[in-house]
Amino acid sequence: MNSPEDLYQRPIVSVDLAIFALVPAGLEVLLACRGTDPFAGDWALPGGWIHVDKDRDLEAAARRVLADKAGITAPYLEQVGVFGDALRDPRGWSLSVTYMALISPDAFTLRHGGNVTDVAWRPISGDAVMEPLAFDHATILRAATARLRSKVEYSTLPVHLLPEAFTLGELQAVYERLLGRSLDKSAFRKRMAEADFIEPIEGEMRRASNRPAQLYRLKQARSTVFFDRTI
Amino acid sequence: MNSPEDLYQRPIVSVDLAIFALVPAGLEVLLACRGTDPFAGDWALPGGWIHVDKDRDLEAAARRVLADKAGITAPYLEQVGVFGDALRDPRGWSLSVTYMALISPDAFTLRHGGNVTDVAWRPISGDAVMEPLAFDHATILRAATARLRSKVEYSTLPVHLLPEAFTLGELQAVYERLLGRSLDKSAFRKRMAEADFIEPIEGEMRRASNRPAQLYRLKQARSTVFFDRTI
DNA sequence: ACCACTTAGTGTCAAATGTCAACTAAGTTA
DNA sequence: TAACTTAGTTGACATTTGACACTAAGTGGT
Repeated sequence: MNSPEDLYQRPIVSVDLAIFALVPAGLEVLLACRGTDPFAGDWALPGGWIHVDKDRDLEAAARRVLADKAGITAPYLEQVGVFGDALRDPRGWSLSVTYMALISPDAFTLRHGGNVTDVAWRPISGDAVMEPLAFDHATILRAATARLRSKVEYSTLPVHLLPEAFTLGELQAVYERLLGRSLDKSAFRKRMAEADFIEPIEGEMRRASNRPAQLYRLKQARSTVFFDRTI
Repeated sequence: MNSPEDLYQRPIVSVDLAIFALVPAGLEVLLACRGTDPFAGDWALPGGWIHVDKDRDLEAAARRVLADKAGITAPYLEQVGVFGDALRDPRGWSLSVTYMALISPDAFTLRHGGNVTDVAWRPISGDAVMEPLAFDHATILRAATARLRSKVEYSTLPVHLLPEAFTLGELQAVYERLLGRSLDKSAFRKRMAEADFIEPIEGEMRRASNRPAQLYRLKQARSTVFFDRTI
C-alpha cells in the first residue's frame, strides 16, 4: 500500500519565487544562476527546500528563501500554485510550490548595485525572459506574470510595486505600464477614492519645477482590495 | 545541507479534493470517513497520495483520486492551492495539494443511492459543513468554497454544475443560488449571449404546462470564460 | 373555443458610468 | 511676472447598466 511512511514514494518539494519589480524600462524578475547539477549554469527562479525543522508553514519557507537568496523582505507575497509532474526534475517526481513577490524600487536598487554574481534582474518581455530557464520555470513564470497582470485589472495589488510613499500620478503610471494602455486621470482618481485603500500623508509633498503632488501611503491592513469593476 | 536526497527532510504530500454538487436543497460537498489512524472515524475531504510510478502530473493524481474514492469523472477540475505546515498532520510536516471539482446532478444521483458507506454528501451552510473535519480540512474547504463563490461573480464556471443540456432559466437559477440573490432575467441573458460560451441545441425543448425553453450546451473548448464585469 | 396560468424571451427608459476635454491650482525657471 | 509643467477638479456627452413591463408560447380547465 501507499502511505507516507514509504519515504521514497514522496515527491521532491521545492518552494520557488517569482520576484517582480517595476523599473523605468519595465517589469523585471529576479533570477538565480544555478551552481549545482540539475541545470547547472542555467538561470532559474530563486528557490529552496522546505526545512521541516525550521519552517513553520509554506509562507514562512517562502519568506526564508526570499531573505536567503535575495536579501529581501517583500511587502507582498502570494501563492501562485503548485506545479508537479514526473519529468520536470531529473531527480524524480517533484513539486514546485510557487509564490510571487512584489517589491518596490527602493529594495530593488539596494540589491541592484550589490556584489551578488549568482542573482540578477532580468526584463520581462511579454510573459517571459530572454534566457532559457531551468526545469519548467518558463511555464511557472508565465503563470506568475499572468496572475500579476490579471489582478492589475481589478485590484489594488500594484501599490506594492511602489515605495511606501507615492503620489497618485506615480500610482497611475504603474497601472498604465502593467496594463499597457493609458488610463483616464479623473476616472482613475475616482476609483482609488472609492476603493479607499490609500490615505494621504500629511504635510509632505515633492518633485521639482511644477506643482507638488500629495503623497499617499497604503492603509494598514488593506494590502489588497478588489474593485467592483475593471479599471 | 538540505537536499532532496535527504529523504526524511521531504514533507508528506497528499492530493485532496473538494467535490461540489448543487442539489435542490443547496450546495453539497463529498466527504470521506477516515478508516485509518490519524483522525480515524472523522470526516475529511477525499484524498490520496501521489503515486510517483503511476501519476503523470498533479492533475492526473487528482483525477485518479476522484475516480478511486468517488467513482466520478468530473467535467471541471481546478487547483485551489497548497496548504502546508509542520502541525496539520501528526505524522510530520505535510502538504495538501487541493483541487476543487464541480459535478452535475446526473453524476450525483448515480452515487447518491450507491452502497458506499465511507463516502457521503454533506450540505454546506455558509462556507462549512456541520461535522468537524480531520486535519485542517475545514480551512481548506473554506478556501475552496470561497474560490467557487468568487468565481461565480465573473465567470461561466457554474455551467459545470448542470447536466450537459440545460435551459437559460436553469442556468440563471444556479447563479442565483450560488450568489444568494436574484438576478435580472434580461441582463443575465444579455451577459450570457455576450460571453458566447454556450450554444443552442437544435430542435429540442422540454418541461410541462408552459412555454418550452430552448436547450443549450457548453461550447467546446470554452470550459471557463471570464466576464468583463460582475454579473 | 377560449380563458386563466405559467414560464420563455424581448423591449424600454431612467440612472449610472466611462470618455474626452477643458479648466483651475501651485510650484519652478527665465 | 510671464511661460511652462504637472496636480487636481469639473462638466458635457455617449455608452452601458439595471429595473420593470411587455409579448410569446405552451398547458389545462371550463
